[in-house]
Amino acid sequence: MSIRTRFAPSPTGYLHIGGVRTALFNWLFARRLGGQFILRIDDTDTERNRSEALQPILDGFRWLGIQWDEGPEVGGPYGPYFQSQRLESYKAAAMKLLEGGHAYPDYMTKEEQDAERKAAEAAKKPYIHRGPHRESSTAECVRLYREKPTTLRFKVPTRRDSIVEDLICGQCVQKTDLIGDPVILRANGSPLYNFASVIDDIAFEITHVVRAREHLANTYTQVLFWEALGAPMPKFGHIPVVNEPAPKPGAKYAPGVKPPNKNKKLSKRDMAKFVTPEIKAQLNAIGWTDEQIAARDDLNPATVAFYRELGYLPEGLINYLGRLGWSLDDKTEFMTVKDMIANFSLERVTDSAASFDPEKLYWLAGEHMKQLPIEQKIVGCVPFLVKAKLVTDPLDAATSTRLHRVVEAMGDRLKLFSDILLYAPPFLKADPDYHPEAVENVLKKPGNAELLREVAKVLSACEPFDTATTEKAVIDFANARGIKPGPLNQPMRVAVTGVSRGPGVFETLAIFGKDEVLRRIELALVQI
RNA sequence: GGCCCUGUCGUCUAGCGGUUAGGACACAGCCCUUUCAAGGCUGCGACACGGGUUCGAUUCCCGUCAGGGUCACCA
Repeated sequence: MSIRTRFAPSPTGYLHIGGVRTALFNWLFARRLGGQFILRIDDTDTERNRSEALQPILDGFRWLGIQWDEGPEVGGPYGPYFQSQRLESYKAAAMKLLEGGHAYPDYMTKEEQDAERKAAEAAKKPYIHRGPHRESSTAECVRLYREKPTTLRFKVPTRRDSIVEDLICGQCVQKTDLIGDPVILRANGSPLYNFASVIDDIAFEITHVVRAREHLANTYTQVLFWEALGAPMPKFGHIPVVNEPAPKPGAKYAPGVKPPNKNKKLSKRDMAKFVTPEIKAQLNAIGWTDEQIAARDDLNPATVAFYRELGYLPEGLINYLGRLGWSLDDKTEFMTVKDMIANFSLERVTDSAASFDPEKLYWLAGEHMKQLPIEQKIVGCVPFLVKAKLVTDPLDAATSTRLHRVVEAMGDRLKLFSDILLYAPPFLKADPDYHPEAVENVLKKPGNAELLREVAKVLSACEPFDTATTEKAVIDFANARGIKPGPLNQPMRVAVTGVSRGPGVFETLAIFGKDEVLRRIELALVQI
């Protein structure tokens, strides 16, 4: 039998990092074993415009390269894949349980039940709900329900254990006497999540239910559904949750802002607090205004959209999330999706919750960027340059050549696509913007003006005007003058680019070409 | 509160009775480079605590403590 896993998001309008990790494990597991990964949409309780709220989730998965074999937009033989379109099947299953003596109508109102619950709490006793008709005959229950439909409850068997065989947690046991009879159908006929989920898993022939640890407690109830329905039990894997980052030692937080808590589950709502001044500055630097940031409530470090907007490589995010709670061995950190698919196993998923570390994610994103062919780096960078109005898309031939050389010269300095804005602007503007600090600290240093004039002469004699030739010429010049060549680098860099940071200085000169370099040195001399 | 789950450097993790407790991120220093990255080297830094079992416990058992989850007509 083929392996079938699933991920069941609610259409919330954003794709949460923790959810992606769960989906990723499901996907990797299915791919590893040659099975199918299904996307099911849990939309029974949503008032919102579903397609609008669903789209960001599908976009996110597509961007990450997590393809679903069945589900929205791709369909599949077990459809529909929206719970809102499967309501009849839940009712039918509930009727089957009713007629099989596994369910009973419960006319107790919510208020009455709340009162019982409170009384139990006051008595410091667990509240285990058992409805009055629990002991009525099956025929009587069916008759009552037909006559006067109401809330339908599952009859939890007594005096035994509910056992969950979990691939990650091992065998987990709960006494059924501690499980209250759960509502499976509301009076209006709509199902509850815990029940609908099982009916779908049966209908979709899910073989492995891999989901967050917080569902483990639900599972004791759910396995009873599977039993009562006589359906084959899937295997379970309850993966530990993803927690908030640990606060940086010595980090300061604005008054009223709670620091992150590494013991707390990473949630989108709470993560809004991590749109710190630093994060905001990061977004500002790539062209987002404060108003735009405020308008995009999914633009925070708990969502996939955030990393996409900042130009993270999806491969880096996949690698990071895959390593969060799972490891291949004692040293492997860098992995391609292929590596992960070839090696993933639930046995090697950790037992304990892991806290999300944005810095390690950043590092891994950079490691993956190193591997990316230059043409693809350029493709990824262009949107950021367009947004910054430094280029227009499509690029003209001259800009395209220039950009290629800039990205090449940047080398490993490019970790995120948005990093292009840290280095490329001086190369794409007609004239250098001389940074006052650079002018002050470098150009105006005594003697540098004279040196620049001499270097200009040396450079003007270079033929061809490439990295090796200019470098040799400058070193020869320094040797002839009896000075060290190193100190000439910064004056040259600032003269030509206006800033004191950039790729190697001789690469920089080569990108501009002789005439432009000489012209820019003249401009620089005027600054002094 | 009941029940369930979890506890190795700040963080992610390796370990599955005998290891100088390994790797990675971060941090610090040095080298390279008078930029910034990358790279190389070095350092800092952990088995929550207390009992057992054992010749020997990070590892197995029990307890304590701590954290989390769940006890819904939410998903």
